Amino acid sequence: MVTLKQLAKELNVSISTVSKALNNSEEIGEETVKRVKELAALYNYKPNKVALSLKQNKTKTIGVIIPDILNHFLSKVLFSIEREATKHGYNIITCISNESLEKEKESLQLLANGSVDGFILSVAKETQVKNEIEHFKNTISNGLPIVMFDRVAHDVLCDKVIVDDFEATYHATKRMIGEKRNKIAFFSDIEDLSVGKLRERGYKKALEEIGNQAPLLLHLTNKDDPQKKIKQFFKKNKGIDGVIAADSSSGVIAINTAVNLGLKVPKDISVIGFSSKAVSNHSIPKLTTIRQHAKEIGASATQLLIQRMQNNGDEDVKTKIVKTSLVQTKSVKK
Amino acid sequence: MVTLKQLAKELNVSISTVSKALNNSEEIGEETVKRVKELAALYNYKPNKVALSLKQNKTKTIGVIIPDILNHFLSKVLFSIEREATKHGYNIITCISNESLEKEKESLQLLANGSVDGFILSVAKETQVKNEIEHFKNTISNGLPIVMFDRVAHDVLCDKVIVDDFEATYHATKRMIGEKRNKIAFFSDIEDLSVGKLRERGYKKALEEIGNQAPLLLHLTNKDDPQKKIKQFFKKNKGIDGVIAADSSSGVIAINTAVNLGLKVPKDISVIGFSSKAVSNHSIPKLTTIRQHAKEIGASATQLLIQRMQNNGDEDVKTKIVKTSLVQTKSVKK
DNA sequence: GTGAAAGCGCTAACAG
DNA sequence: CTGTTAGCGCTTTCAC
Repeated sequence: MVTLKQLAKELNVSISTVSKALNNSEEIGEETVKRVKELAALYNYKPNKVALSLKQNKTKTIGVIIPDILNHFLSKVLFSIEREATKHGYNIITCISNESLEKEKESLQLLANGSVDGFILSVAKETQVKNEIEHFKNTISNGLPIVMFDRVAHDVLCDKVIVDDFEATYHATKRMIGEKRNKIAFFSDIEDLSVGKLRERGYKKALEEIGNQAPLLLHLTNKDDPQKKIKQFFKKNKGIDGVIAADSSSGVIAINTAVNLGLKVPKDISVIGFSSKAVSNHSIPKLTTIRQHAKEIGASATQLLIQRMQNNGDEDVKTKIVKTSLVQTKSVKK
Repeated sequence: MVTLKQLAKELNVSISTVSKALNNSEEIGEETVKRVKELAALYNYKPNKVALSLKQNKTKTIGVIIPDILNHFLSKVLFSIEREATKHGYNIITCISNESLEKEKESLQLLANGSVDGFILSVAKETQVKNEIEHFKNTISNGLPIVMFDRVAHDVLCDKVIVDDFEATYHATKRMIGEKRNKIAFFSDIEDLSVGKLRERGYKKALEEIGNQAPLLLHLTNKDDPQKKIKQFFKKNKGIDGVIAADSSSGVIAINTAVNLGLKVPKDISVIGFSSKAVSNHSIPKLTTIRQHAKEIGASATQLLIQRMQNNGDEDVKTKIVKTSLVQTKSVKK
């Protein structure tokens, strides 16, 4: 990489002249500016990012900590963060906590050494289960702002972007009740997560309101064979005529299993899940899905963080709620 | 963030003494080392990463450029790169080219200003279609090594990690021929990619060898409704008794569609696809899959890059082939 | 108009 | 054993 020094030497001018010329300072003579710029272009000069960061005490880099990159929703948010960040001239350093508290702490620690100007993160499962928040608080009091999305730690004072999970399943369940479904089940492999709990609560609330249906829950773990579990569940609980799926996979598996068992969808059973468009194609009929608008979530989180960094953090914390929407297919009745 | 300067001041010693003490230099007195370390621990001192990078002229950061983060395989590789990098004390800066040549060039440019010590990337679709490689060559001649994985530009001299795509579909097709399948189709939504072409070639080669089956291709685009297209294809081409799917979705859709049309799997038709474990659950029976060992690919790529960076790049370029393996389920005959 | 010098935080060669 | 100094690449204030 070419440096100012080298350019200066070759042009027989001082380093500061070159610097100023390249930064369009009014101080430098037209002719000199031209000579400097030409040589810089020739050598494809780029100001060294590291030196700039050191000088200006900011890196224009955002640390992003994601619990699970294989989760379609989370990686979609990551995509959107990257896009928005790039748009504003920021890079992102990605760490994957893999749902582990330890790794989350490490990542936070590791990047809090001047590598990044702030963080966007979604809280790891283990962190939520153990309800640890010290590491977040420390980071913030160290001057590094955090924006949390989706899975948030409510007791940490920072900007947040969340989904209306409760409302989403509440309305989905109500919708099925409106279809005169009498035995609506709830499938979830995320019962430990804050969002999983909210979704379950929305479902339960809707059932409570009508009063004549007991909740019917199936909790899956990632050790289970989901097809097997779901099939067993259908067999054990005869007459299920509705399924709300809190995660991205069990909705399509529910439809496929129902069909396999000879049920007609949506005549005999309705299914709604939290999947993406791609996954909704994995059943016939396609799965009716609750869309979380990952794109908007990522963009909002990024904007909130950049705003806060530019205002030196003195601002009230905000929580933005991104509303879900229901994309209806033939897996529910009209 | 605390700096050496502040510690030095508070301890009434020089900056270099503090630095040496913290770096366990033999030069410094036991007592001083202790005092310094205690204060450093108290203030949670961390050497400023940016200053270190500037001083040592390396950032311990790897730039990763991924064409599509929603692609399960690619994000799995990303996961594995992050893991391996972290293990060796490297961070990763992620850019998503979104299959665009322009964005790929930009990312390369943007990070070639001292932000990273090298790159790991998979080539964008547009880049492969237009067969552009100048930007890669420039980067490398600028002293920044590149390791390519999966989708590689063969004409660029650099380390590569690839999958035996040709072999994989060749053997999968042969396997179906062994099942006495007489009308084996090939589904793909990645015909433009180098790997898509190789997979198609493997399929065709196997058919050629037996000589009595013409290739039967269905090319999907992301504008298509894959369910509709596949259903139409089945109806138009009666008697399809085998499907090889080159992408991650069309395999499960093929099974679901076949079942929907009244076929028995695997009695009437066999299906093999390039999916992940999670997606293979989205059909009944589960999809037989060709696994690409994303984990190993990411780890190998990272190791190759780190090795090259440590040897200052003077080494012959290597190409590592990671063999796929077939995970067999009931979507094919025993 | 141009250049010298200081300083961002750190390491390391050299001096004492 | 400890301190001084230079320098990584850059911006910016202040002299000339």
